[in-house]
Amino acid sequence: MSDPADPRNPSLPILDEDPRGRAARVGVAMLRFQNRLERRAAESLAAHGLTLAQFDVLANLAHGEGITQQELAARLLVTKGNVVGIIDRAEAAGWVERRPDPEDRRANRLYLTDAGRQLLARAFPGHSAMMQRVFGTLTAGELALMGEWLARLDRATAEGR
Amino acid sequence: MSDPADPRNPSLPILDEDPRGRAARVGVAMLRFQNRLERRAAESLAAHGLTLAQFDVLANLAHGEGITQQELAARLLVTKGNVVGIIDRAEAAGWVERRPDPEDRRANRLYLTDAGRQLLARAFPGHSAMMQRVFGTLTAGELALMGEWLARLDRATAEGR
DNA sequence: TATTGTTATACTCTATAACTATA
DNA sequence: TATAGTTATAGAGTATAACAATA
Repeated sequence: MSDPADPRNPSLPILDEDPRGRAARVGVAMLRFQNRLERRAAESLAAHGLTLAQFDVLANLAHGEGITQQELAARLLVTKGNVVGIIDRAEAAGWVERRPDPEDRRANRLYLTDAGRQLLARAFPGHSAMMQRVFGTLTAGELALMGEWLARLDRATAEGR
Repeated sequence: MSDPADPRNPSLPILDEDPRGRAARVGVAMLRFQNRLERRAAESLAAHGLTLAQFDVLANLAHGEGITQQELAARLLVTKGNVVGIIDRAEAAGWVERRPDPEDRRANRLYLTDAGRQLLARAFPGHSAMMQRVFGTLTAGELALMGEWLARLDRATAEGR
């Protein structure tokens, strides 16, 4: 498929086996896997009318109800402007509630509704089962190491911003 | 932040420490990291006017010029309908060319233009450097293992479709 | 009949920047 | 002055389904 003798396919060595590019190549594999994993997750959540972003909102609120929109923005890695739309949709669906902060009248505090909590409880098992099917292909020891490395990689992406 | 005694935060044990949920928890960490990585990659590519999807098109064509839109759809994991829009934009930008397949007049064969090849060559180093900053936090041995595991995980997401 | 690509439609998410009301 | 949230705008990507041309 990528015949180096093919004149239509001039050498792009940067994309091929570069001894210094080990790290980059694992990165490419990571992005490819992400694509698949994300689609699998989206599929499992769509059965409950949830997008991955909306699921993230519910999961974040389940762990820390009463956060502000800015705090949520920081967790979701999006701008405060984007959070308005995301919460607008979640609120319209009846999963989330904005409550004015009595101590700071600029701020909203975000809470799950009962419906939101119930939806999360319904959607989570399928999501978790899919994750277990995929990550269950790693042994317990491998999972432990993977967890450590992900924490390290996560720090590396957060740094130097 | 998530005080179990807080009545606003009724127990959602499915989201907490579940001894059987190791795999799922690593999966969640994976999605979080991938989210960050994707944003980092998008940032580095945006400096060249590229989205991650467009970069993916260029990289895929660099490895296999002359593929059809359906073949590209399969690689990008999107529908053929989506590929039309993606290639429309890439073609409008002058990076990619549709050439009718002389042997099957239904099909288009996709090729990089010189501009597309040059853009890829300009954008790749920054992308690769970012990847190396992030994945360089893993040792050579860890990278090798990570590569193996990602291949295994990738297969697990592709299976059972 | 099946396949390749296109069109049409609608929705979610994202980025940017100006705006308001409070602090 | 700075901060929390909103609004406005624009664009990319995605999903779905019906359609034309060709095989």
